[in-house]
Amino acid sequence: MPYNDKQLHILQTAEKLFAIRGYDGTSVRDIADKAGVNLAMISYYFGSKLKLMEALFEQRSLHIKMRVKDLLHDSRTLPIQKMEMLVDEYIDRIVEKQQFFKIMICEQVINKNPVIISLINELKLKNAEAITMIIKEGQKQGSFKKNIDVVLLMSTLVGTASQVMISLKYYREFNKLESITNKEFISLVTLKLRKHLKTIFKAFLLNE
Amino acid sequence: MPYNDKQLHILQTAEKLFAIRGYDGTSVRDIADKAGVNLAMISYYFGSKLKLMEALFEQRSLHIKMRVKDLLHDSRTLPIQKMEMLVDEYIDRIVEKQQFFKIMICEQVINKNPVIISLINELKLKNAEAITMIIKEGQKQGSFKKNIDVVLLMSTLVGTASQVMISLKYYREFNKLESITNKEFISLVTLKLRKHLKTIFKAFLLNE
Amino acid sequence: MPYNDKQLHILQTAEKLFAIRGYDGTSVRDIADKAGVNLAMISYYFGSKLKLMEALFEQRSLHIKMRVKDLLHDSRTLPIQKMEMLVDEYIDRIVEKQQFFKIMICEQVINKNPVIISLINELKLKNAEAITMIIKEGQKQGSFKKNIDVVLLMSTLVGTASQVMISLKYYREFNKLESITNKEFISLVTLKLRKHLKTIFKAFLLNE
Amino acid sequence: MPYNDKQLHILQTAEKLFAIRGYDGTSVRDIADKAGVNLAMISYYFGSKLKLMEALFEQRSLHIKMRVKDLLHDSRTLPIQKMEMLVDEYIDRIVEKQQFFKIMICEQVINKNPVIISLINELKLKNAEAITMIIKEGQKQGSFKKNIDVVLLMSTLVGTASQVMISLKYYREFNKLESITNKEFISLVTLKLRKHLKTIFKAFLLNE
DNA sequence: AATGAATGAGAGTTCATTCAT
DNA sequence: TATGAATGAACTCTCATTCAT
Repeated sequence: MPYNDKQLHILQTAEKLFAIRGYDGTSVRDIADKAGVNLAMISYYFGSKLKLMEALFEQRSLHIKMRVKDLLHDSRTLPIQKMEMLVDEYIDRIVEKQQFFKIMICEQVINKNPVIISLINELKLKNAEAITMIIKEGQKQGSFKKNIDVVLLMSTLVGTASQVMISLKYYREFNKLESITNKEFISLVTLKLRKHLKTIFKAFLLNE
Repeated sequence: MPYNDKQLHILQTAEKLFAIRGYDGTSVRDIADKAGVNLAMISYYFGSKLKLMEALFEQRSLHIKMRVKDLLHDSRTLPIQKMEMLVDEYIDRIVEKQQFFKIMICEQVINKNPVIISLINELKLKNAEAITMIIKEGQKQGSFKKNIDVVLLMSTLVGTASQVMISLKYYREFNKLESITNKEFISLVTLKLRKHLKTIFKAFLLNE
Repeated sequence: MPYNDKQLHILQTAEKLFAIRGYDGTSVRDIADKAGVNLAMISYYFGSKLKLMEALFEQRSLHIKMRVKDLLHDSRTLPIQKMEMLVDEYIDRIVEKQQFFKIMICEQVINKNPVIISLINELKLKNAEAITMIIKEGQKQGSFKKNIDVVLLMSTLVGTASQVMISLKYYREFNKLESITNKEFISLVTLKLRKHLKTIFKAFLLNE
Repeated sequence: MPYNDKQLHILQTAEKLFAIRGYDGTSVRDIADKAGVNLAMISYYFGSKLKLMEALFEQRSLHIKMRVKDLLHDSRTLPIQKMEMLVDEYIDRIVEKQQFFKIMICEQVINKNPVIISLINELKLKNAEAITMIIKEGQKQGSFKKNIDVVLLMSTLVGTASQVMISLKYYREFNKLESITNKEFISLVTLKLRKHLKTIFKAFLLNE
């Protein structure tokens, strides 16, 4: 679990390759070559290709949970403000961890590895719980609607962001933004996404 | 292009398998076995595994374009109603052609095959154009906001629906809907999605 | 089951190599190289290395059963004569199918593959049954002893012959028989073994 | 040669594994794991897997030679009695050192390692010499036959015992002896083997 | 037009061994 | 003296594709 530098480097390389070629489209040899390590090293460290993938998931899952603890006990912030903060933060994380999100999407589609699926579901559940608590707070205060479908709300958040992430190139071309740098483009998209989804959340959550 | 029955059967089988195992996770042998045809027949009919995939895309792309022609010249329907009709119809199509949408998602993530990517982009462009025309109509009439990001709007539509499609099992468990039949469940989800996305679209498009 | 010439050739080559290097000491590549066939051919024809081994066993098992049917209904031959004929014939077969017997010995020692072990046990059982029937006939006639341990008797036959087979070189050197040809040497050993084991059988079976 | 406790433990573990999985079927890692020692330690202590095997053979060979010295100068015991004592003792040793005998059998079959083969042959030669001396004594006294094939006699002894050892399970099932304990079963088999082979030896050695 | 047979290339994994410490 | 880390080589098996028929 506490991986050394070499192991972390392998994990990072694997993440990159899995994200752009898919799990089945990436060979252990590819990873070894790109990471500059011996082929046998990967089995030596992780046991197998599958275990490597699982290790990657366990490692990354930790970093993409919504952090909601501090928010909950903050009585000076309105529920809708809390929700907006959460949306902003989560979108940042999706943008930052694009590669891992891409892997997650494909793994959900293919739905082959139960270990990974359960890790994903656990993650979703945690996030849904976090959101639910804020929603309940908002409903108690009377500012939020009743009968909110949490999963649908989360799906809009994750789905929209994911869709944008996998269509970045198309988005750029469509809006004729080839002239700005990649970094600027990512910033722009992030801001747009944040605003877009916060608008949606507000429309979806608030009364009137 | 005018495929015979056997070819269509192979395409259909390939679609199924690509959707649940991914392109690289499906072997030509798998397809041949499941379709009950000779292994060599696939190369013989389609040239290669890659060409089979491309053939599948070309074939299916035709069926999932938004049909907007009739709507456009209908002056008795309000732009927002047209948009709602479009959303309903497209969601139905995503639900109906789940498998193909799953393949599309993975192919966009993996982004390996330029032929397929350009087919997808072409499709997106067509859909964006359709949407744009209705938006312009709405803006002209004054009921729609200005500065609407079409790609973001489409991403919300496709992304949310896709996300729900790949999380059906999770959605069902989360909402404790294991008792109803699968068909009923799909109907329920479709209705929910329709309502959800129409709400979002209205919030996003309409002034005030 | 009805193997073609190529398959039979592979089986024969595998038998040779398994006999002199052992199963684990022989690689599929070795077999392919020595048989002059493509490496993938072996998996193609037999499925796997293990299945190849099992196929070999099933094929060869057929050829090394004791043939006792005709003997049983022959009332003009004495039981002890029948037994002698059986011993002669079985020793011939052990000598002739040396390689396969060597594989059998190692497989019994290693005792890893249950399929093969059960094939061997089945073979032993068949042989024990054949022997038992003749023994019963001899006991009925009063010429054979009572309380004969069939397994011990068979173990002496098979064990002695096997031991000689795996020590042929030592046997030759010990008896300074390097001058005669290999064929002559084998004939000599066969005759010696026949006589030796028939003597033992007589001493073991006959009263007084 | 004077191995320390750890080395002896490794040798013992190796013997066990080589006996049940064969030399090629046992990995150095298997031995290290089962012995609870570091993997590199085996190469460090013994040089290589092959050298480990040879060390095992040299070590064990010492313990399985026939002990005949005291017998030879005992003039009060008849040659046939001496032979019977030898048979009893050797069978005990085969039963006791089953594992090593199994390894010996496979090594003879596979016949790959000349060092081991020569160790085995040396051992056989020593045993043959011991037997020969007693036979000569019996022939001198007139009680033994002339023209006795020592190797054939030894092959019957070793072969029969080995065959029984590698078929213990079959033997037990055939004779329906599953109810008694394993220890009792081994005792029973040992006694049977002793009696059986002494009978054979007498029939083979004595005049009339 | 259709297919059984065949194959080179590459997949993931394990191997015995070595080396720096 | 003893060992964790590392590795080149080899393993079995599957892959997409081709070719003779």
